[in-house]
Amino acid sequence: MGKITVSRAGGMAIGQLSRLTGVNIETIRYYERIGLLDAPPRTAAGRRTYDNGHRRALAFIRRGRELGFGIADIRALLALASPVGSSCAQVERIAQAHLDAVRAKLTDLARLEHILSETVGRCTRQDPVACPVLDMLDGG
Amino acid sequence: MGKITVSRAGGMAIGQLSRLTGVNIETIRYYERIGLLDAPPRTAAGRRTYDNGHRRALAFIRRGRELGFGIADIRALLALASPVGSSCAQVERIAQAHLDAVRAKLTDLARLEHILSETVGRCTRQDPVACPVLDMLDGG
DNA sequence: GCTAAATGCTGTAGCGACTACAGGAACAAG
DNA sequence: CTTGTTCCTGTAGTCGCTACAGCATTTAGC
Repeated sequence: MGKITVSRAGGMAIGQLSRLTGVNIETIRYYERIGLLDAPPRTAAGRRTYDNGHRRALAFIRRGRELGFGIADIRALLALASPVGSSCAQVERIAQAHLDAVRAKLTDLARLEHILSETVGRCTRQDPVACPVLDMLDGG
Repeated sequence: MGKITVSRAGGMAIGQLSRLTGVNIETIRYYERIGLLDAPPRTAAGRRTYDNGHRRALAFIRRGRELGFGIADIRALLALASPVGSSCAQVERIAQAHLDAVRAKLTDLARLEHILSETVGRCTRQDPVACPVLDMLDGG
């Protein structure tokens, strides 16, 4: 499968690109502003006209975001994706680091879930005075 | 008769409160600014002097944050905690809603972890051309 | 008493990753 | 030709802090 290249076909407005990729219009402009997505050419009236290369790049960005990669990571991944046969090892390093971060968050959230569910589970609705949730917050 | 520095029933400076609660000084001032923590009295020179009530409230806030509650939730929980025997049902509602949110995030993260680990696991380091990570991002 | 270091103060700006306007210009459909 | 939609720029807001800058005050050592 080819890497991301600019093809001449396309020529769509920002709203259409938004609909095709599922990325908010404001977000597309935001990506352009921070230099993540290439600035497209403009019509005489100043409107952005995107081609399929942009669409592919934006879809790439979107998948990356859905997988929880940060903007900096995606920027690096996009750079690594453009020359054919580029360093897969570097890509793996980024993905592995992200996976580690996801696992750390997962552990953290699981711990949270455990504490919260245990505490909420002790809410009896019978004793109107003692509140296990407040008890935990107020002094362990 | 030594000068009273600390150790009256409270009467601590912000740095000491910070050390006691583990909450950053800037964060304590931030909590005051947004009206989460009561503004303490000041010395003649304008320095904040906290008592044990503040310390308790701040510890409460900190535990809430550690459990992932948002500022708005903690504000509500603090209000519900102040009159004795107040509505535990409302507390439970807030905690349950938060627990639901935590569980949703947990599910999401687990899905992410699954996809990422599977993809990174396919990185062979043998084929220099195909990169499973890039493949997934670019149209997979 | 004097000085240096620590601590405190206010106010503002930055982070990440958007989102939400305001106030206008241009385009498409009827 | 009008109306409604799309698009433009620029700015400010979100959340929960964190990090200065540039001072004032307090404390510890000598």
